[in-house]
Amino acid sequence: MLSERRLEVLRAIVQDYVGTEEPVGSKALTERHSLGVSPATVRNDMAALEDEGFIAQPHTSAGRIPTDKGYRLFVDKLTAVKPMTAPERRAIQNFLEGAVDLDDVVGRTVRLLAQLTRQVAVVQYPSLTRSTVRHVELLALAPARLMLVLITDTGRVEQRMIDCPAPFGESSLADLRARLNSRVAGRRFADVPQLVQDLPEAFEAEDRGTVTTVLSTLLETLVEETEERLMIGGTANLTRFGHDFPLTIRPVLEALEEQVVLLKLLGEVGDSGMAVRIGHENAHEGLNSTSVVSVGYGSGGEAVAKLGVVGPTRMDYPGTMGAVRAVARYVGQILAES
Amino acid sequence: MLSERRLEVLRAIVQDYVGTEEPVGSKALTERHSLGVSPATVRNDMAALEDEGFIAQPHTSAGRIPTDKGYRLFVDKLTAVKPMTAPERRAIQNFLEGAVDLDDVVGRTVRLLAQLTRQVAVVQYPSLTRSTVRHVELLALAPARLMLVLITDTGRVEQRMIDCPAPFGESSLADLRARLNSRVAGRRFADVPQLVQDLPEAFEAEDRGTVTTVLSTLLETLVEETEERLMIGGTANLTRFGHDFPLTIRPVLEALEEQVVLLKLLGEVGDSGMAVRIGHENAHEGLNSTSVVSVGYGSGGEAVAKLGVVGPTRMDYPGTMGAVRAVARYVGQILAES
DNA sequence: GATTGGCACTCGCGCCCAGTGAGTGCCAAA
DNA sequence: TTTGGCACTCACTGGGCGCGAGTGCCAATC
Repeated sequence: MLSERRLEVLRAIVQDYVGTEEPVGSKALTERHSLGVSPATVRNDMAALEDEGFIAQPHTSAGRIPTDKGYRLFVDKLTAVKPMTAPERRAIQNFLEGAVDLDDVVGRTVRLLAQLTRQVAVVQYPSLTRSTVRHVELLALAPARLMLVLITDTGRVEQRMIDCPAPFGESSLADLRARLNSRVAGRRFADVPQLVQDLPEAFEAEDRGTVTTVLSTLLETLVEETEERLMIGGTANLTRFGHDFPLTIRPVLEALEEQVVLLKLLGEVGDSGMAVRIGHENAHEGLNSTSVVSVGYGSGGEAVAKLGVVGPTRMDYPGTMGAVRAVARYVGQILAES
Repeated sequence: MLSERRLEVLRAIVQDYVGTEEPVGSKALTERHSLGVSPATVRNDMAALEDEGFIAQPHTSAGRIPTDKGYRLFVDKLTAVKPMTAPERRAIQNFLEGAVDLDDVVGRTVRLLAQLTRQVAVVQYPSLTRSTVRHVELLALAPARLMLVLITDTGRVEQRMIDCPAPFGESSLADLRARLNSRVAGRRFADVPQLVQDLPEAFEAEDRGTVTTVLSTLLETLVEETEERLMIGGTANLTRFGHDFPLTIRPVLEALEEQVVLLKLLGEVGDSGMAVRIGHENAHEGLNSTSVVSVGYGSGGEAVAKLGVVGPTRMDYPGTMGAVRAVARYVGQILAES
């Protein structure tokens, strides 16, 4: 097991490296941190830490830099989430409060997060799976053409065109609209299929085809749109990644363009609490030299979506985690209010 | 005035430089293009072209590269838009046809454009200013809380919450909904204000407050949402920009994050036809070493929005212009069909 | 007068090389 | 276990040098 002081040395290495972006040597360490021991001792400790795989040398006779494993230990054991200061919290709140609609909330969140962490921010739109239906609207655009509009409790709106197998009267439409809403309004998406199952039976034979079509479109929308939407921002911060970044930045940008990859990234967050994936812990290899800090947020007590940031493994973990957590909390509040 | 051959030399320089990304010298030019003259002659021509400001040397005793002015001449006089091949056109059509809704159309367009041009693609959502209203829907979420849903002919949907000054009965709501739609459905946004002006007068005094609120929210939505939305993609292509791009890529990424800048960029396109802005012709200085090729697209004969690509000034103009034009054409078709 | 071959010149680039210094590992002493 | 000492490693820097692509100019040619 590693002694107390060796952990302290690891912490110091991580902190220094994050600050300077340069490999840190034994002498510099003792000068910048009052460890109370000599460089030689630190050297011994470093050798031990290297044996255990927590730090590495880019080349012989250079300082040490933390490995993914080192960062992992740092995050798990050696540090705490750094809370935002009161002014920062107020600023977050003020910035988010001006939002006029869902797009705006998500947009502001992304910009805010990117700015606070100086990294790439990713925010998932509130997911439909966890949402409830607020209202279903049916509009006749033409005698045999309807538009279905689905409104969720998180303010999201989805619409679909429907071509009916037969003309559908205004009264039947009103009837269907009313029945549909009385059954599904306020219910969770997952419950909808059951609730509408027997609806066609309540209609005349001639309308039944249309009702069935409408229902299947509705169910389709619920499923299809579970495939979530995302917004990302702060990509310009990627240029702060490092000196060698032609090679680094490219795969990251590519990964960021693939929504699927990003969703999986955020998806791996546990339902509550924060997730930090460091370097190779990320499945996608374009992101092997980045870390992802993500957390769920929600309008009520429950998480309906995720948000997070993507940055270099060499990032300020406590600060980033603090910012991510704070933003998630306030977005949740805003959503609950609207 | 420049002789025929000198223009030919300029064209050859542009083509070679775009291909190789390296300054092109007189010898290489005569070898790769059959100009029928010796390197010495080409050197004279180059000197003349340089005097006129069409080409420049990065440093003495290096080859020449085109200046912005050189590219401008090339685009205006020395080349034609390169049409897509039949298979390419089919591919574009197939790719766009699978789209299920507006978001999907725009998303696919952006990906397609980025892939075809290997540059950054920007697509503006169909603008509301030019659109017509397809339907306005009002939903009662609570006795004194309404939701306004606006559906446009391009399939775009906007929603707004409305807190009413007084409870609003279901029958009044139906009445308002009907009157509103009979007046504005099918009309252009710009005409809406006039058309609804006298509507409150048709209602009982107690409802008039609510009607006025609804109307002003509607008008607000029309105006506010004229502030357009955009989707961008293909940012990973920025890494192909050049060798020195730490400096180049950063301001570009920053510019791309500012929707305002992008909108202005596309906005400068003439109503019809294609616009090419080269290097310093772009107002935003972050984009001084990039060129923007943009064009309007529309569901009918009329352009309702713009799309385009952002790439290095050293880009394949004929090919890029061909791709942009083709994509715009097919997106227009898709929108018209839906 | 335009075109061409010849020629001297420029200058960025890659390479080698030695000097420097931060950092290391090992060892013997405290 | 800690510490000071010491030899060693090796990335990095900057100067010097040769190479070669490319230029500009000039005199000869068509």
